Amino acid sequence: MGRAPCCEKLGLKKGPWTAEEDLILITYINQNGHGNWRALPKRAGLLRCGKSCRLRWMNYLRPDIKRGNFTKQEEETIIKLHQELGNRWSVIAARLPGRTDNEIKNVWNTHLKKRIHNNSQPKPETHLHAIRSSHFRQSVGTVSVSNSSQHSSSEISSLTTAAAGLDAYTVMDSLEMDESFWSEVFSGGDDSSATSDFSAGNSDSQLLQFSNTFGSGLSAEGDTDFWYNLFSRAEDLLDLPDF
DNA sequence: AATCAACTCAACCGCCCAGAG
DNA sequence: TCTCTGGGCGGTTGAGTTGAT
Repeated sequence: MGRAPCCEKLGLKKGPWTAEEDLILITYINQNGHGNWRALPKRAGLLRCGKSCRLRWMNYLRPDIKRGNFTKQEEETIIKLHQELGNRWSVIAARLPGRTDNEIKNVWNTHLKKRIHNNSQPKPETHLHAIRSSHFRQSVGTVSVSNSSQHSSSEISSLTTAAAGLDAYTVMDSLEMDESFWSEVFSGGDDSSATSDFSAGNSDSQLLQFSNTFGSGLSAEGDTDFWYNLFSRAEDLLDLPDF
């Protein structure tokens, strides 16, 4: 007997997540927790499969995710753990705080496997991530996080994503923000309004509030200023207590 | 400047497992 | 014990990006 699909496929959206969808998902989870993933999209007002929501949250939106380049130490850890455990990415990810199984899997498949296969040492600064990070610094300007102990996690490597809105979270995650930051993001500094019942019905105003808080709005055009403002604002919040 | 190939990584798919009834 | 359901995992895909020519 075939297994029933995880959710009703008809009418559900697929493909890349928009900034608005991200916002809806984050807001809902921050307010209610994820609970039942299958029921979450309906309750949150998202036209997505529960699995898709879970994946998006786990791999990208969770505040404790560390984004940016893998350090040499992390890469060595992955290689070592892979020798011991094989392709058990979730187990490996559990040993690398802030890294997701998907991310580790990608790094392994794109970099480490080849490196092992070629049995050669990586050349410093020839690493594609480093190249792209410097690309970003050149195009947007120097943006550094002084309290980051690991150089690679202070570098923003993925500002090339088509859906520009997604990278707000890249920036913010790299700053290891806590729930207080998210609360501020969603409330726009006014905690009287935004934490009330959130659904697709009022997501537009929430999104507007979100964008007004940080600058020029969530549009594909002129988003550099927006994300720069967002980044700057996030930097101001680094002193918040740990999540 | 245009084209093509290589690369990256977010997202999807399908299977497996554990727990509930 | 069996069936069903939801969560989680690993493999794979494909759109977007970058570098080479």
